[in-house]
Amino acid sequence: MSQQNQIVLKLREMILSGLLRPGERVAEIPVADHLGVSRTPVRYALGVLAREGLVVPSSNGRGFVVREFTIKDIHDAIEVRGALEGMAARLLAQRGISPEAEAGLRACLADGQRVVGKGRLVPGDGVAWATLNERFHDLIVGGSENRPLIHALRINDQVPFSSAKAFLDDITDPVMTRRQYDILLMAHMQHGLIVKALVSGDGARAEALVREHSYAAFENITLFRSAIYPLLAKEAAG
Amino acid sequence: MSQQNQIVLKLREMILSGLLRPGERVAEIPVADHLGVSRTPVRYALGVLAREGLVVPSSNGRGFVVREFTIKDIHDAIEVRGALEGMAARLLAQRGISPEAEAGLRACLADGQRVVGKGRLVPGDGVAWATLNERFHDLIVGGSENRPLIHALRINDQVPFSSAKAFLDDITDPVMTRRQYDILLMAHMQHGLIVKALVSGDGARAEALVREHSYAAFENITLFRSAIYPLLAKEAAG
DNA sequence: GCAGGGCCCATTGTATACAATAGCAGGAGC
DNA sequence: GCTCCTGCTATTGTATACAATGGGCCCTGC
Repeated sequence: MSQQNQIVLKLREMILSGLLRPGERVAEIPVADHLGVSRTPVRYALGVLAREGLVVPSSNGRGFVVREFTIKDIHDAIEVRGALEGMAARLLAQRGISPEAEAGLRACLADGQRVVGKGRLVPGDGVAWATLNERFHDLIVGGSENRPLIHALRINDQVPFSSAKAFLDDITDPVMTRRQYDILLMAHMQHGLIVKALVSGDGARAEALVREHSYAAFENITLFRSAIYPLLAKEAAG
Repeated sequence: MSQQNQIVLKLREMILSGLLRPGERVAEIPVADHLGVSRTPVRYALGVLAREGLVVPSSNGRGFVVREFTIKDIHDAIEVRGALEGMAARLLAQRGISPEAEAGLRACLADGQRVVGKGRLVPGDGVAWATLNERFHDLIVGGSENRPLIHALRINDQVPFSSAKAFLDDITDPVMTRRQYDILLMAHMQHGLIVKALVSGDGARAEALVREHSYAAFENITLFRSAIYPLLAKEAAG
């Protein structure tokens, strides 16, 4: 991989991990020195991140600052995702789902059954779920065969914690594990209903189900608020 | 304005005007020579356009080619816009529209009445409509106060001819002028209904109306197909 | 004559020098 | 003492030199 793409990844991770605080200035020279490269790839990376919305132009027009996400941004982005994924599901159902896509979705259901079938969560289940969940959503979105829609969702997923593959690590507290299990079980059952609607060609129901399903992400955010809050803008983190 | 932004504008116009053909390779050095600048601002501009989706990485991984839009892309992007603007209208209606926003929308209605009230189109009406139409849509989208939604729409509008401010020049053929008048009258009446739904707080109706309203763009495309088709990918232009 | 390998060239990736610009601080004048 | 102007400095904008890379073409050997 080219160096400049590595810089993009590093910078993005520095922001998403909270190493660079929201509102903090990001100048080219300090970053370049810190990473041991010249300004050129750093400039490139900042351009990429600016387009993604992770950094925004500084008020004085000199350079960038780390974007201050609010909890409202996350909610809003999830709502946008619900609308777009719902639309994708409707398109897919209307056109008729292909046998391959149906098989892929059913494989996700089987994987999901393995996670929730035990009646409780064990270490590794969080990652397993995140993986199958991303596949599930990608199949629906890709199945829409609507490039602008796919593109819009990819952009929207740049808002931290709003995407279907958002942070969903394992947690240890027993009470929270139980709560997370409940959320995943609900999501799993929704997955099943969504597949049913898609296969039967019921576009309206598929759209409604997917839109509702996106709100499961809200629950995850509540669960992981302690990990998320340091990354938010001050006025929203209180 | 900085030079690199001017380069972005120039390159974007070269693509959207068809000067650079779909599928055509865009290398840094020829472009830099042609515009009389160094490769640096050209590299910047290409990065911007790539993230906008107007150019895509070349298959061999060297440089970019002009993106080949299809008529389906335009339709798809308009459908995405309908979904997102519809959502914006619903949010705005649910929260309750501010007096200022309502006044702005009514001003657009008044401008629209001036265009269609004559019972026919005269030179300049096309531009006048495009201006008020953009204002109308921006008021609704901005009124949603949903940043990710606004962002998604801005990205989506990069697809040529899909945005609310899309190409709508004056045409001379009498029959086509008549047809365009009909389309604008319908759109104008839809605008009126949308404002009514927004003011009365009927989110569901506002969403449905805006979504339906977006399809007016399809009609415009049909009207201007001769201007649009040279910009499309070969397989879709037949 | 065809296939394989190596060299050359076209093009992008990276570093760095220099230019331009805007903010800030310090001094001078009122 | 306050204000305005000027010069400095920090930072980004631009140009260019050089490195790296991958593909195409030619040459050679079979």
